[in-house]
Amino acid sequence: MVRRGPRLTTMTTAQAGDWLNSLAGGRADLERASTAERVADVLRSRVLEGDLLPGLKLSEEAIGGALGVSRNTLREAFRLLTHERLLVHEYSRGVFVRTPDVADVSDLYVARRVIEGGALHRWHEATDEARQTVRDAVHAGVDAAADERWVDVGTANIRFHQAITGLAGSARLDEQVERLLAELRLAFWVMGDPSEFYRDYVPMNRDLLALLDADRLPEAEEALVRYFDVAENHILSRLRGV
Amino acid sequence: MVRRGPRLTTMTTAQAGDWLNSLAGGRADLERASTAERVADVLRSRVLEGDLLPGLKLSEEAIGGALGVSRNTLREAFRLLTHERLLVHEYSRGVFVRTPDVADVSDLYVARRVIEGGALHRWHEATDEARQTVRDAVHAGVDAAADERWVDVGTANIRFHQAITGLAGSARLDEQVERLLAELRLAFWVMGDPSEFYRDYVPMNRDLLALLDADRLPEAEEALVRYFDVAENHILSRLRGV
DNA sequence: GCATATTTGTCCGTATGTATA
DNA sequence: CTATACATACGGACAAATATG
Repeated sequence: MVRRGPRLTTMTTAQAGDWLNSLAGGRADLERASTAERVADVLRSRVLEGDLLPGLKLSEEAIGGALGVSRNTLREAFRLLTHERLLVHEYSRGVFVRTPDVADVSDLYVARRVIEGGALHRWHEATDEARQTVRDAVHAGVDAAADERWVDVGTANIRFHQAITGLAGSARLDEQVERLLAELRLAFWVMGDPSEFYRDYVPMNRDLLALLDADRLPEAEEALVRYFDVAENHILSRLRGV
Repeated sequence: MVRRGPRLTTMTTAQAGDWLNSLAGGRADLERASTAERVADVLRSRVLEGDLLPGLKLSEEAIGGALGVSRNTLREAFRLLTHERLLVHEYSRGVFVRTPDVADVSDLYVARRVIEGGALHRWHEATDEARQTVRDAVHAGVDAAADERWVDVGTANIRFHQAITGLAGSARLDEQVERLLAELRLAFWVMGDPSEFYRDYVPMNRDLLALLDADRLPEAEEALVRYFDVAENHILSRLRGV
């Protein structure tokens, strides 16, 4: 229950622990995550933020040395992220940041259509809280777009789709969509700067919400289908074009 | 590319390798899976077949010794299965076969309603092949029920729901549903012998297929919803009752 | 409540196999 | 083809946490 003070086992171990604890943010004391999971958290952020671009090879020795953890621990972290499809593991060649291709993006959008569509279908069965979360995300996007804060627009768009998934009220579904969206962020880094990418979707989200609040669920579902068609084509054309 | 003859490194290593290769079936030469993945395959089967029941603690030393792999490799396998929610990892206490509770089962059924419902909704967009797979699964269940082969009835029911998911044509969705169904099998072992559990669902699946082939998709979707309600209550009552 | 035994968490060294320059 | 670099996997070590008597 502790893991509080510095563990004075050996120099290297103690230093590595401190360094990792600082990276884990302020929640170090509350975290019971293993070293491997904290390493995975660090690497996941680096990949999703675009610091580690698709195709990059992650050398066990280099990364392990930089993070001050042993290769065994690092391999556990690699395995976690490979399972999340953020890294690929080539036998005897090492691990690389995944490079999603056209087929991956199409598959991701099929999965999103099914899950988010199925979740939206439960709009009337959802809790008031879950419905309000959808509204909040849409409004956050509209406000951010008005101020041309494009990063926030992107964040709000992701929150919007997570909120739609949240209508179903299943933790597993939420997690699965989070994975799908994380994988999609990889595809964004393949095609370059995604800063203004989400701009066109703000009015679509707003219109979709208006349909929901007007109690026109079937039309809202059609609007969601249209959104996916537009977004998928948008990404695919840029993936193929560049 | 080889991994053919016995590796004469040390006695224990060579024996362990052979033992695991034999367990991998005849595909040993074609398989590029790591040792950890093969160990995970073995343990996954044991858990899903009910040889390792929920709540059981998996000792690193005991399992590692029995399978002839090192603790490090075994821990990688544990990590994989924990990610699949088949095992739980309690810090400094070890890994255990997961014991799904009532909340887990409810969550699983919400997720299944969304995903399978969303996939069924795409019946008309699916390929002929995917639709035929659904029909085949239903017929296999009907035949098995006629012969009172209850294990086969259960297998066919699972195949039926995987086939419905397959209508969407997304590999990611297929994998996610496979995970959900595997987790559900854990719940079955909590409540005891699942041999005749699926019997009542055979006519429901048959009726659902009849609606699909009669081009009455909305009614088929309602039938699927009813199936989930019945099945969830069936499991939950037995989970609570025992 | 305490002392001890067991088990886990983490790291390191090393032998072997594989891919690539 | 050889040499080099690196991944795979094992075994051992020790601290920390937990379980046991």
